[in-house]
Amino acid sequence: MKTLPGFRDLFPEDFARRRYLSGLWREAAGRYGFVEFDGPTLESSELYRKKNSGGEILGQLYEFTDKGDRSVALRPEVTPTLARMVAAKHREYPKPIRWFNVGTCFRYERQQRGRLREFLQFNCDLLGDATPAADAEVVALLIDLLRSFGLGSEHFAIRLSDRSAWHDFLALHGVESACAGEFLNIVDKMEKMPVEKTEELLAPFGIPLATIHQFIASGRIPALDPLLADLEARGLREFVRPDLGVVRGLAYYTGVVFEAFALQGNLRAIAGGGRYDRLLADLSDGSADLPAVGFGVGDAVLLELINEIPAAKSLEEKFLTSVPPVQIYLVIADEKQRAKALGLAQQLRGEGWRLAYPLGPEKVGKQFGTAESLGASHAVVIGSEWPSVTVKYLADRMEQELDHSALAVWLAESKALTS
RNA sequence: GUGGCUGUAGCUCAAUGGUAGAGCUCCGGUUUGUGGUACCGGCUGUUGCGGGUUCGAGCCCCGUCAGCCACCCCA
Repeated sequence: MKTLPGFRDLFPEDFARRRYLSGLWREAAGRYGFVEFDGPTLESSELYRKKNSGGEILGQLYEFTDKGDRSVALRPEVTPTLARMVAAKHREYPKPIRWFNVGTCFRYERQQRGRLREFLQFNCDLLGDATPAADAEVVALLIDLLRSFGLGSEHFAIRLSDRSAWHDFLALHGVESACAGEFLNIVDKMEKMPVEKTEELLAPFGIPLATIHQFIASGRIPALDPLLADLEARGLREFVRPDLGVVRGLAYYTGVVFEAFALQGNLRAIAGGGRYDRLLADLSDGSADLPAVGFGVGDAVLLELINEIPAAKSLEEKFLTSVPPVQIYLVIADEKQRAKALGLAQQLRGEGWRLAYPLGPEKVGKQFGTAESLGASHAVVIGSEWPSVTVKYLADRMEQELDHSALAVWLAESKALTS
């Protein structure tokens, strides 16, 4: 039996990496005053099918009928859930609302490197503020987050755009705003389509391709000026690049949109997000009307990226070795003292130490080897000298004999020293 | 969903169509109270799965599943 395609078993070493990721996610969110929430993994599929929600994501929905004959779907993202939750109780929270989530999401699509069917996503959303200051706060959080993994401006950049710039552009050329969605879809894919094909698709709009290229090349997105000024003030300007070519696939984005991408290698977008000022109103049939901006980061791409960038990898390595499975290993040198060792083990565990010992008779040399491989910093030898025991610092092989009653205090002090 | 490449031990990989191997890992040992090195020994395979061609298939052919890559799109 193997896992289903796109799903993963998380062995302890994999789970340790996950702990590293989610730990930094939570810390970054915390620094910006965001609080954690979660919602159901399974939702009524109506949540995603309702107008304005998904777009292309609908084709990747894990959808089925449950035993109560309800049409349900595993969440492909958490934004609709968040929107529903906030819409339901937003009066109980002061604005702006800063919420984040670390949760599993599912998308039925062909798996590839950095893209799975089940993945962990970090989602950050700021609701109740429609100003560029809110956009900046969220973008800054994303930059900070990526930097905390050891990534710098030489490793990633954030492409910034604004759908309103395109709406203005269309208005200027006399295109009805109702057609904007279709038009943006073409722009989104323009980079990868043959020129003739693009021209053919653009024909109905009466705007020459050259004009569009000129517009993108101009790089002028006046709507982004306040956001850029804000980021400049934070010293984060170098991480962002205005780029009208970014439009993004999700249908609910209304203004600023952005995506973080790796500068080296051929990985996909690391993170993506934008402003969705109408989603709450749409999902609540107008009962709640809050502007919102947010982004999501997936674990699969980030893990790949860390593997590729030495600086990020060594930072991760440092974390992984800093939390070894055990701190103290009891070496039972004399089986007659096993009962004493058990008592000592429980006492030290009671003090909060992560501790292990051999479950049966084993040669002392082997026990030291085990202590080493488990990452213990100390070995405590219990033998015929009892009530004296020997504590040994595995790192420098220094050891010291002391009475077992003094051990707890000695260890506590050594902990203070090392940390 | 489309196309290309790949599939051999837990991992990395060998094996002109002729009896499936190595390194690493893991486990045990090097005579019994001190450690990542060294030495010795041991375990593991329906060669992804199912058909076909052949005296004989890990190798050739077909199918299928899975993985990788490129599209599509996204985290």
